[in-house]
Amino acid sequence: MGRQPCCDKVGLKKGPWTAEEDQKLISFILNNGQCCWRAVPKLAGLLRCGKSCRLRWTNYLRPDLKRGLLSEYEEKMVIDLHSQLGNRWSKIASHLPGRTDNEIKNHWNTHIKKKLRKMAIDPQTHKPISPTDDTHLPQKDQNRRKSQRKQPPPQSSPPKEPKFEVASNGTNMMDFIIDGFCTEEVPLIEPHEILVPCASSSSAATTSYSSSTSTSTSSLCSNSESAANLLQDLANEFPEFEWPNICENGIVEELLEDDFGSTWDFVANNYGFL
DNA sequence: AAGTCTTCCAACCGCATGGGA
DNA sequence: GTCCCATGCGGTTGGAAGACT
Repeated sequence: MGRQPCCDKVGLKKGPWTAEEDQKLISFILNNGQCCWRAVPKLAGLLRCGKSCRLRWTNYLRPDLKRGLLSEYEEKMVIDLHSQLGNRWSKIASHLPGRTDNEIKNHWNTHIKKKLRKMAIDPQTHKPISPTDDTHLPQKDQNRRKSQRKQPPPQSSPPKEPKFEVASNGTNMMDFIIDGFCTEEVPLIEPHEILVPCASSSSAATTSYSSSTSTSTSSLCSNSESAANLLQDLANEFPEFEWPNICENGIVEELLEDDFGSTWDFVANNYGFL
């Protein structure tokens, strides 16, 4: 007797969420709180499985999420925590408020791994890679099946020189990593630079506003003051919801200096709440 | 300009875990 | 102790978008 599927998949929608679906989910959770994910899609009028709803909420819609690339400090934290915890992304994420395990995992796989390899550090062991070992070479998405690879990568590509001298005494590599950490490849953004798309500039069809942080700023807008007002209104409207930081002490001004402002801009602009 | 390749990340899948019956 | 269910977690994939030829 096999395990039952988490939900009846017949007739359920998959793939990217639309703005309309997001709005339904947000409205439902703000009104009812998070409980019994299996029941959420039915009650919220969504043709999704509960798991998908939970993921969408925790990874993207949650109001306390930060947006934008990880800061230099956050990257260092991730590396440090990874050296202690390994691929336990949720544990790592729990040390970085506003970041999700999925986000950290993706960032690790796409950015940090590459940086460490470039520095001749094994991303799994956090130890220096032997000069004869070429597994640290940049691998063009080696795990991808994407097929279109018409030719296999050349076997004899010359090994790249390590960017830094690597200590071989086996002592704590974190000092080295942090000291020699290269950040020039990934533009870092300050909290005040984290912006969200205007409703007018985001496609209403299928949501790709998630990629806003990597797009040109000309299509973005920032309106922290309205976000603060919105947050206050939302807190008044939905007092039963656990609002992050701000509303508990009533210091709305903090929001203006805070990354949450962008989240509320996003909610306000895309969903037209209130 | 068009086709191909590469990168990135949201979302999915399946197993693990925990709690209640 | 066992089974079932809901949720959590980590690995993998699809496909859009940008880079390259």
